[in-house]
Amino acid sequence: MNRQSHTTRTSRALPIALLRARETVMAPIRDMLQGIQLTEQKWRILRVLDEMGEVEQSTIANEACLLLPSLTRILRAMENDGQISRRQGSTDKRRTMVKITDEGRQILEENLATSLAIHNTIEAQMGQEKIDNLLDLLEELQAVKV
Amino acid sequence: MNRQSHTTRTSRALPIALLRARETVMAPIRDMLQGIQLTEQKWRILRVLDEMGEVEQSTIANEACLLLPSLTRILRAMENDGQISRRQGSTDKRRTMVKITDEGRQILEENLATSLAIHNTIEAQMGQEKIDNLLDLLEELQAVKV
DNA sequence: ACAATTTACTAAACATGTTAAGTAGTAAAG
DNA sequence: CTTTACTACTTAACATGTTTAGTAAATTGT
Repeated sequence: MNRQSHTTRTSRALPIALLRARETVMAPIRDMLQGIQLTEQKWRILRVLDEMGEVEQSTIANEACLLLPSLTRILRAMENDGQISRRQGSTDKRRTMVKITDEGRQILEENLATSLAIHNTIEAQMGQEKIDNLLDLLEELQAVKV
Repeated sequence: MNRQSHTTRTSRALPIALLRARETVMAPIRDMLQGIQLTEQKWRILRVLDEMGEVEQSTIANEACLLLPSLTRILRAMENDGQISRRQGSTDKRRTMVKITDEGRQILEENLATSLAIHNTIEAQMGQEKIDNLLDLLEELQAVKV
């Protein structure tokens, strides 16, 4: 009987397995981002805004997996840097509506090639079928109610 | 043509998909940890130490996906709390060898049931086959060279 | 209409993440 | 043997993560 008889191997524990896999994928992306003075979080926010158009902050928080207090600070910085714009909601004045600016969109476009190249490197090693399969399973896991 | 013509949908982008899936799994685990005054990081460290025995800090950093500066601080706190013990390496004095204490192991044992229950809830909804398949794919992705 | 509750966000405090720089011990090269 | 490089970690500074508390606007209950 080995020493970890009472727990699952960490490589078969979902939280750690997801984290390790993500670190592998993020390593080269972090390299890319460092070159353009953008954090991982800001990159996610730009991606979400580009995809969803003008949305309220809570939506960004949900989609980009950030808590509102973090988002408050990060969006303040991004607004100062001209990557996003904010305005008060018209019908509901509690809401802050956020959208990506042309400058923000340009950052995405300028780094699309690098981003794709990283994805292709991974796909070349694992195969497109497995990647698709993995993404399907991840979407399904995300929808589980806990 | 929709507005995100130049990027992949975020739900099909590996980094965000991995993050969202992880948030789903972690939510109930964070609830559990809050009840026992343990952070997600400390829990990972205990799991890794329980699995690997006495190891140097760099190994913990790799396995638990933490950077060394974070680990330095966290292990200092965990040593104060009696959950781990540290000693200088005998042959190589640069190394710090770390192992879990009985107190640390007890924390794992006391929360094993909750941890298993969470896993079972997820398994009940997705099915064991899919979970196994997902874990296989995650291990494979983690091994990709980028 | 009014009080109570809820929602969307902000503020503050402390832990952790992240990068750069520093220290001490070890290994490699000449 | 000595200089040089490298390795394992620590420290410091600042960004972000996380929790708790607070504010203002909207909603609900009566």
